[in-house]
Amino acid sequence: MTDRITYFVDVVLPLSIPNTYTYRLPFELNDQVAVGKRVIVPLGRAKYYTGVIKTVHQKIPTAYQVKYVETILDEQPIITQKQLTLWDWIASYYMADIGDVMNAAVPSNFKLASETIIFLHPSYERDHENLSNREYLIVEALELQESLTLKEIAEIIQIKTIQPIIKLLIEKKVVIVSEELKSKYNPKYLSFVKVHEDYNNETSLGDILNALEKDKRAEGQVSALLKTVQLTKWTDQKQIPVTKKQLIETGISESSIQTLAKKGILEIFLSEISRLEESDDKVHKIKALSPAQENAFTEIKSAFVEKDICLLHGVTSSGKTEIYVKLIQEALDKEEQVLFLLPEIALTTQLITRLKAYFGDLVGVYHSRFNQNERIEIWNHILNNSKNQYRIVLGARSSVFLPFQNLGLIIVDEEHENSFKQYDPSPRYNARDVSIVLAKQHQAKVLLGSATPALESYFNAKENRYGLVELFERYGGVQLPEIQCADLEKETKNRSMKSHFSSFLLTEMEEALKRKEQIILFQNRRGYTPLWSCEMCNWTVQCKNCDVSLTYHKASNVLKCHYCGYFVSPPSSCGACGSKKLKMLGFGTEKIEDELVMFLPKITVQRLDLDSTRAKNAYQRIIEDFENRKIDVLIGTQMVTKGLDFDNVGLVGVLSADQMLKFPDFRAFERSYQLMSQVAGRAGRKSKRGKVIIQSFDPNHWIIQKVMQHDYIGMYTQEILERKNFNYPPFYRIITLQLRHRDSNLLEVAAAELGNSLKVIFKDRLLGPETPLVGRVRNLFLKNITIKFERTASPPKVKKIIADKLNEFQSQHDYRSVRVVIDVDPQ
DNA sequence: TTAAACTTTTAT
DNA sequence: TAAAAGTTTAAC
Repeated sequence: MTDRITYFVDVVLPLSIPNTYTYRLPFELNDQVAVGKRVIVPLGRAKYYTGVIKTVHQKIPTAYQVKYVETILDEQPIITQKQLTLWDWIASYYMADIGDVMNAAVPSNFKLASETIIFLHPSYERDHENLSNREYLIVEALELQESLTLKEIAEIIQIKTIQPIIKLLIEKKVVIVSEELKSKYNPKYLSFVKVHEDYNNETSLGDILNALEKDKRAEGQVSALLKTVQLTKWTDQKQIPVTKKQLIETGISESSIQTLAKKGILEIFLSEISRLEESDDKVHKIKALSPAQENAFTEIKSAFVEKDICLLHGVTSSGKTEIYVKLIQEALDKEEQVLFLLPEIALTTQLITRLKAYFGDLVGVYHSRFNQNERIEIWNHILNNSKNQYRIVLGARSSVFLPFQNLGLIIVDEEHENSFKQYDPSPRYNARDVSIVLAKQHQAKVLLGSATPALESYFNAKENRYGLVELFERYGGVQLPEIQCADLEKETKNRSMKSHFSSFLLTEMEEALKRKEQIILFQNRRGYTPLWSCEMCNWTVQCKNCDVSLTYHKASNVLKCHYCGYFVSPPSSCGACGSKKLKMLGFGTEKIEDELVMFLPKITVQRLDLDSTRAKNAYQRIIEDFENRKIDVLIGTQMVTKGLDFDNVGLVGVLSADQMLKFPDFRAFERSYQLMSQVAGRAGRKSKRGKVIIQSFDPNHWIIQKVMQHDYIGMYTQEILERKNFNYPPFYRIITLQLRHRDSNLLEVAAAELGNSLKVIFKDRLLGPETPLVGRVRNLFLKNITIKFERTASPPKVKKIIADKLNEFQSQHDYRSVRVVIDVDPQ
């Protein structure tokens, strides 16, 4: 019998385990089995998990007793073979477990897991006699609530190790447990109302209305029926029924609808609806390109003839979006899907609106602020290659994991942004780089766009690996902003500084305000966080779990740790010398806001940073207020540099360039250039040239000079030499290993040992082990080992060596508890 | 992720 | 000295 073949499946489980697990398929599932379908499988003593079938085979495992697949969840695969191949690539390239990749890739509502539920034993008689206090508490709760989860019980009895207690209760036959599996995806339903088919023609309707009108009491029914007919829309023979809610909103009563339904005239039915918002179908015509844009467009197209990747380097406001739009349109015409990647925070802005104006419902937005059910709906549309919806996905980094069927084009906007790289949790992948692999799978093209490309990308373009198209002019011929530097050293000597503002900046601000122009102030958070410090001995309040000083948050009046969330209220005296003289050191956006109101009264100031945008829609509201000129000065962190276009910003101020430039990282100069150029790009009105002022103690710093000259290529040329001389990317690749342990002595020894064993092979390509800037986080001490190796070396070989050495290291009993976090291509 | 096995800390 | 908390390891 052919259906008696014994199949085994290798299953990816959403856990941090290095490999797939093999299960046996029960015969009755033989005809359902397929790669990419989800299965429920047992794991451990009692748990069930959702996994994804990666391979189907007939090889009997011998090293262990195989368990059986419990069920197959899907009728059709929900993960494509291409996706599984991509997962494998990510797992091996970024040295991550495939389960971690699955966790990043699959919306959590696709992942069901069993949960232990505790019930009272059916035959339990309420004799509380031989119960301990805690047991009594549990029983009492169960008498009120029927069932409890383990977590709830831990809450009730205020203890973390509840397992032994439950075990005892089971033995005493007081409770029973069961494993429950819940499907988390709930389709959204809505009640609709329509006229019953039998009456849905003019004659019958007329008859009914006549009949109803004879009855005075049926007035409500008459209007209900009329409204239903009136509100039902028709498009090409298809009727779009009214929702019950709509009807009731027009003043129709629930009871008239119900009565009509009882009479069989109206029909009420539930229908699954999409959660995805439908935009108004105002599809705009695509704007004609300017000659410069047109030129760039043709260049990109001809680059794509020979190359799969092209870098579009276009200065801020050069009109890259219109070029994207035209490329997207071409891909759509070929019935291809398009992926448009953006940094997370740029996603909340104007670009979505702009693309939706052109493409309407063809655009689907996918990012972390979306709830899980919405994500599943987008997933399914893309998987099914729906013809009229979601042909374009606008998304943050995780959208590289969507189940594309026929991907033709990937656009990575602001490709230099480091937020394309995920750090926590593993997999530590860079969506820009993954998108290149994804494109290769689909034979799709990739367009990387930026005003300040990552050095790596520009290098690749210069080396002819990518096509390169450059736009040096702003759209409409507006000039790039005039950038000047305020010399803080001079102003300090002249005593013309007002707190952190130079007189130069303040004067320019006053003038801009007089001209009714708006202002953006940029302030890099790092190094500027407000600290409480003792005037006598410089003592600051430290976090108890991390090696950092706590920073002051005015709104909540607490000192807070940015690493672990620990907070305390501000002390009244110094913890070291007891002095009562504590002062505020450094300044945050909050302080600048306060000072500004003092220096320039009668203006409206708004902060745009993580704190001020925590509330739902706060970000959107601030941006709108600024657009509508309700705000004169916007003070922000990196957020103000991303994806925003305003047309009345006359002046941009960078409060301190030095903090960025001094940051101890080989990318500090590149980043400073990018940040300053990007904020500077916010300056300039529709037709008028904008102005930028950079405050610095070192105005002659070559990076500041390059920013002032708008000279990206000059910056690139000089910086790339440094990279070459000091063996940094793009000439070398970097892999860092971070060791973590709560015992600093053990960590020291362990790091030295691992360092030595790797040093034998990597020689001077290995740096460290060294203590990072913040040497302890969440009570774990940290040590970093950095490995830099030639681009010409084989990354898989290098990774194999590292993995082997690491295995050897962790198999030593003393070091097993040392956590090692690997970061490939760290940002 | 979970749970059992094992180790260390804490409270009485 | 037992109970609780904390760690480690294996799961197919």
